[in-house]
Amino acid sequence: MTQTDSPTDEIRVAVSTVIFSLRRERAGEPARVVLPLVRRTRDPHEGQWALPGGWLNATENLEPAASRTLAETTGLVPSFLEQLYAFGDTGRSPARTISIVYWALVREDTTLATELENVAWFDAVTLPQLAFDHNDIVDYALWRVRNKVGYSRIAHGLLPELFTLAELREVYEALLGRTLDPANFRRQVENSETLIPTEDFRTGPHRPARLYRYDQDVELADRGPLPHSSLALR
Amino acid sequence: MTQTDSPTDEIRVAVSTVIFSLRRERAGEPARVVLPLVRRTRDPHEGQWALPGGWLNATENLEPAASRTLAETTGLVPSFLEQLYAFGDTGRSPARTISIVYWALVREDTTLATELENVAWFDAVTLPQLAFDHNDIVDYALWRVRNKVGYSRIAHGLLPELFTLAELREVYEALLGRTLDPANFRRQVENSETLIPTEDFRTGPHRPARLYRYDQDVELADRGPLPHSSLALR
DNA sequence: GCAAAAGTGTTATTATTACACCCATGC
DNA sequence: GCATGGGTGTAATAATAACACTTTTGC
Repeated sequence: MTQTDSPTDEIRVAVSTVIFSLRRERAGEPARVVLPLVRRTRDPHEGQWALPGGWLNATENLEPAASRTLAETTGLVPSFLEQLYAFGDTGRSPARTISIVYWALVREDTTLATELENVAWFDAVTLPQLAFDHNDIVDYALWRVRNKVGYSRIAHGLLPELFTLAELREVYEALLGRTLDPANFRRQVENSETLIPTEDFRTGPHRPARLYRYDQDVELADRGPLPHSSLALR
Repeated sequence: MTQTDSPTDEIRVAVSTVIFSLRRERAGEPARVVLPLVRRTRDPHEGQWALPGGWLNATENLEPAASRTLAETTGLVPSFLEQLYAFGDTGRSPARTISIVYWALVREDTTLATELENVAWFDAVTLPQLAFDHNDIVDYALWRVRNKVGYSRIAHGLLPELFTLAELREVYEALLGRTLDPANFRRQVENSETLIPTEDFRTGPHRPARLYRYDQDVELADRGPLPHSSLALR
């Protein structure tokens, strides 16, 4: 008979994800940041909205677990996925739980699996009260994405393969919550050398706009923990 | 009789910490970044050096667990402690383990508990091969601290209460691994409005240098997940 | 006085910002 | 033509960087 320090409850490990996308009410209106939430059907905080997630399987890596649980609960496939933070304080939930939270982007055209009833999109900045500490987690994820859009190419995760500079700018404006000067924005991204101009144009009731694609060869200024190695810092 | 998805092994949760400090061989030499490592005395990677850490207790919050395990293994008390990343892929270790890794700073004058035999300081940039994926983790922590010193006040965690601008600059130089112009550095920190000049001076074989302290009222430009709330971003 | 580090001044370069203005299309 | 956004030019301002120079101490 073995004895451990914690004879009562085991520590359970969950994975959940803050998923951001953009939506616009009507064409011409500025896009807003939205995220899908799942209505809880069980005891702790039953009926409240919560981040999509699930339990980590014993043989499953963390990032695949995030992909799997967000697909199971929302039917979405993210274009970007990154770890946000590990929450694990006692008191977050009745049973001791470690939540490894990821954040993700999905492109504007994606939709929730239609058969899912307890899932809905919410405006990220005017959320109702969510289950657990999920309001704080969303706020932190919002801060992270706003910060990161300034030095990495995550806007890519919200755009189709080809896009105009105006469309790229609208992503920045939606995330940052303020308008940007089109002329200065153009020069900044042109100087960043991360975009490749194509010979295709988006037409409309105005001068055609050149379509761009992201340069796949450019190292993401981004940096996760394990894959990369060389440090720049000037 | 209950049945679960993972009948074989439970998922175990560990906490470990990358602890940075500064050391200089002799007075006058530039300081180097060093970190304490613990020699493993058990099966996986026995004999190799590894990050200090331990198992998470079922009733213990994450940050206190990091403080406790680093104190138990090294005797050190950090002046700064922040979560770095949660590592949890299968294959990191024979038994499935989630490692919540923190990173910490301790001031230059602190020493390891002398009775500990299997603990030693290592130069952070010329490490030997460590147990598990700990080399990668240290590299990531180094990247984080170098990045963060540029926009937050973590240098504080490596300095005593009062310090000269030259001492502050030496912290930056050690972390960034390059020299900084004293004149421009002075203006930058003066304009940042985070330092309070005192009327005390550090004497030596040269003009006395004014001692400064950090302004406690200034919000850390820093941002952890839960405590804060308002977003600046200009 | 001399060495050494503290501290100030000056200028060039670059990045940011604001905004005027021309361009090319659909209607 | 006219409206609409695409795209260029320009000038003011601010941040960065390089480096000369002065100040104040111990010896």
